[in-house]
Amino acid sequence: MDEKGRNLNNNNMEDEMDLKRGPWTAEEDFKLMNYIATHGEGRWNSLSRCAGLQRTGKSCRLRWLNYLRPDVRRGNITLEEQLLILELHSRWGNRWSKIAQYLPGRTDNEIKNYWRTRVQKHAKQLKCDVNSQQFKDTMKYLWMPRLVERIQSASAAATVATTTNTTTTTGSAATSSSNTTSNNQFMTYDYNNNSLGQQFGVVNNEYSTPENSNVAVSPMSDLTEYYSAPNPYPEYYSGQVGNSYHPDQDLVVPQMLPDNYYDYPGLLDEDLPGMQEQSNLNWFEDFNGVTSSSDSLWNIGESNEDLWFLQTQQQFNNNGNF
DNA sequence: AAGAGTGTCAACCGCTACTAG
DNA sequence: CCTAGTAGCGGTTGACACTCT
Repeated sequence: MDEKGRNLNNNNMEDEMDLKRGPWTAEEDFKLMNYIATHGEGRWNSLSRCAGLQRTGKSCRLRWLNYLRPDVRRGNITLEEQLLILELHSRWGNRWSKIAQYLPGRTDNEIKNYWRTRVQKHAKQLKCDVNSQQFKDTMKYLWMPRLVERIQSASAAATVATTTNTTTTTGSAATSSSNTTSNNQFMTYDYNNNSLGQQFGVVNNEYSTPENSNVAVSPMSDLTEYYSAPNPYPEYYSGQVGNSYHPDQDLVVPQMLPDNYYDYPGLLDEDLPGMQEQSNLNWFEDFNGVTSSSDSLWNIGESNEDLWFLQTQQQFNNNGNF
């Protein structure tokens, strides 16, 4: 562990020498959580000192926001989230924190990482500048419809699986959701009417991304996962651990999950029951052979199609038509 | 089995904006 | 206004995990 002191603007040389860097230990996490549970967040520099942490205020803030907050959603980025990220990024560019506002529980850091490791990587494979119009068009006319299609497939397959499983009553994950009647019209993007070069995004349902986007996006695909997301310290949040745990304080309740959590203005207009039904779908599982991996969008096998699209797009740009 | 290569993501850095005194 | 403290953002790094040979 690197315990080298940092040169801060601020004052006390002794403190500076004690400042710690690198990965957080469980002990530090508990100190931070305990302190915030008692005193709330904010004023991070003094918080750090008062909590007895040899960390910068910045470091504490980051640790809390990106990792320890009870409402942080962990795990793979769902297909819907991918779609939303593509859509919002096409509109706002690298405004990660702004994009993150529309993906409840996701941090700007996580979205940024996703973009860099998946999207930029794929652009690189296609030898395409991620900021080019070409790349944006590929996203818009190829990848986003592809994502919508996969979301639909997964949803449809889930419905089939659900129907099947209700009659077989096994203990599978899909079966656990079998008492619901999943609506495979959950996302009803008018895919059949879409064609290359045509403005896509005509939607039949109420979903829209912020600012009246024309791309349909569902909310969290898996609320079950959301609520049971592998929190680093689940026992802590359920009040089982920690000498200084205060049952009267609200660590147990995710502070960012009010009743109208999903009534995000203009974004998540779906009714909660419908979403709760939908929540039982797990996009990462195979439903009757339909794989819905979060990575599937970027399958190498589809790079040829992408390349073809890019080349066609290039021709179009050069000639003014196809 | 082991080393190299690659991917992922937590954490850090530098910068800007905001605010209170 | 000016300054110091604080919060937040986006870019970057590095450690670790995983995969491939």
